[in-house]
Amino acid sequence: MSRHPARIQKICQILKTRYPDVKTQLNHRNAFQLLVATILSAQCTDRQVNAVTPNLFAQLKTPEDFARAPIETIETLIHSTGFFHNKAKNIQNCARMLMERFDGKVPDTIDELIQLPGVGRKTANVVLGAVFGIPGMVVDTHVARISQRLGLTSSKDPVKIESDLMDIIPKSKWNDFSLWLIYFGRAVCNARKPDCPNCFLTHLCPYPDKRI
DNA sequence: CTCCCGATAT
DNA sequence: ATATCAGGAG
Repeated sequence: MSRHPARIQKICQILKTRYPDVKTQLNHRNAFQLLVATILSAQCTDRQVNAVTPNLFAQLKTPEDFARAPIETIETLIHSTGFFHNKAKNIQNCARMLMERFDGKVPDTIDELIQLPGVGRKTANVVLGAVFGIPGMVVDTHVARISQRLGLTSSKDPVKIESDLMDIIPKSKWNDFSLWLIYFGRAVCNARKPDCPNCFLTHLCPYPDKRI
């Protein structure tokens, strides 16, 4: 179980008070759109993703549309999110696999989701939580960094961090916890210049005024 | 481990 | 100029 149950409980309580109504910031209308938007979000801000998805989903609506489209069309539509060659290819092959193996629908298990091109555990857990309400710990750059700073894990491996966090956070809070750290990471505990002097978790953090 | 890559903040 | 952004694949 938890090595610091009281401290972790306080951290969760404070985060919940600060961020009572968290949800994904990736704009979408359905499961497929969220899957595509999350693939696009790799090493890219949500803001940049939300800037391209309205036009992207106006041009290409269904997995069939993405499967048939010339790759250059997809590349152009997503260009500003970066890694556009890889992302376009992954999204198209993802759409094709959805049609061939999953009846054109987004699957609801992590084992199936991570089979899709461009979909790793982070993307899969985003979709599981937001679309299907299935508990999952989303370990992105924010969750990894802040978990290390708070001393909730000593690992740099996202898979190990995910496991460490699932061991110390109640399953019912996995989805919210990920989002709390992401909101917190953007607003306070950012990568380059964490605002420790004004941080509401400093008294519970073993590494105030330090960088990891 | 390296590569993929544009947009933004510092 | 450099670091970073809701990572994933080879």
